[in-house]
Amino acid sequence: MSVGICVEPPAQHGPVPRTHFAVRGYDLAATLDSGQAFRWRAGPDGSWTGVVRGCWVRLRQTSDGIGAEAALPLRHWHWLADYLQVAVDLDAVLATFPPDPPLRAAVRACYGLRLLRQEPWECLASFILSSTKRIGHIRQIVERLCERFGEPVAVPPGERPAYAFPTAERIARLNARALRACGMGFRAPYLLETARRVADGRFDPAALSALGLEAARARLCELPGVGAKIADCVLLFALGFERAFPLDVWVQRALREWYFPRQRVRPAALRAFVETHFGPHAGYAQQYLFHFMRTGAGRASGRAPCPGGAR
DNA sequence: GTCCAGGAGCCAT
DNA sequence: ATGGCTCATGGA
Repeated sequence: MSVGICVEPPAQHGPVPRTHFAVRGYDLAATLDSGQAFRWRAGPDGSWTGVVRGCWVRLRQTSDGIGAEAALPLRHWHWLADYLQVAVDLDAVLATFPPDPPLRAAVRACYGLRLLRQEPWECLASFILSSTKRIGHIRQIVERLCERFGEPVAVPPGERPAYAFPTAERIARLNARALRACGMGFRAPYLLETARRVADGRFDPAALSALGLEAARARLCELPGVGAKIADCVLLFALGFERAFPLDVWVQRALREWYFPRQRVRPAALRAFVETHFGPHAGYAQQYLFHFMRTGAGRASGRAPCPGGAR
């Protein structure tokens, strides 16, 4: 199966199992807990534990960046720097946003939120499991899937066991009943068939990065259980298509309340709007609107007609 | 009990 | 093209 853009697994037996990335404007908690990835667990000390490319990782926000530790000494960390996108100049991205009040309010409230660069297969499989599920439930399903079918990975002494995300080959050998037992319901046959296509080479998610946005989206939509929204999540969160704009219920709610209050806007009109309004990093703007709506202005069905003031 | 969730597929207009 | 219905599951 394909492994993604940063191709090598982390080489082991290097000097030390920890490192530090110097980076400004990085809100680690917002980034790891904003519904793009589903495997990060918050510790009581504010650290975050997860598995990236089959490697146990603990991350910590520091005064001048992000600290990382692994279970084993590693020779290099660029796979993690790539995943976290620490080299991205966030301010340069934000400078391309249109200066409208709702987006400004979202950026002010969520500054430091980043897009991750995830592994294509894990991202694709996870978002097939995401449809009409809350983020907490998605985490739960993914965790069960990894515990049951993922390879155990090395963890530091005393840590709870951790597992790699199961490969497409592993899932392709299962049946829908075993998958359903993870709690994924009607999504089981979707994941199974997609895993089969990836495992036998009919579909290579990582290869889509060589295509244009429209062609890559069309290819993803050929997969069972993948429509425009899930396709855009994979394009944005794993393949680096920063114009991809997942239009889920939260973002649609944000757009209707903040950009088209008291109007009847059809989904096609929303689609047309986001494709022209938000610019070359529209997907980044989408993530700010999504996180802002979920955590701030729009929560508890709070009426937030126009965050950021008059329009 | 009722509602809803980072939707998609299918069928009737 | 567009709107409605159904799919399975769990938490509020």
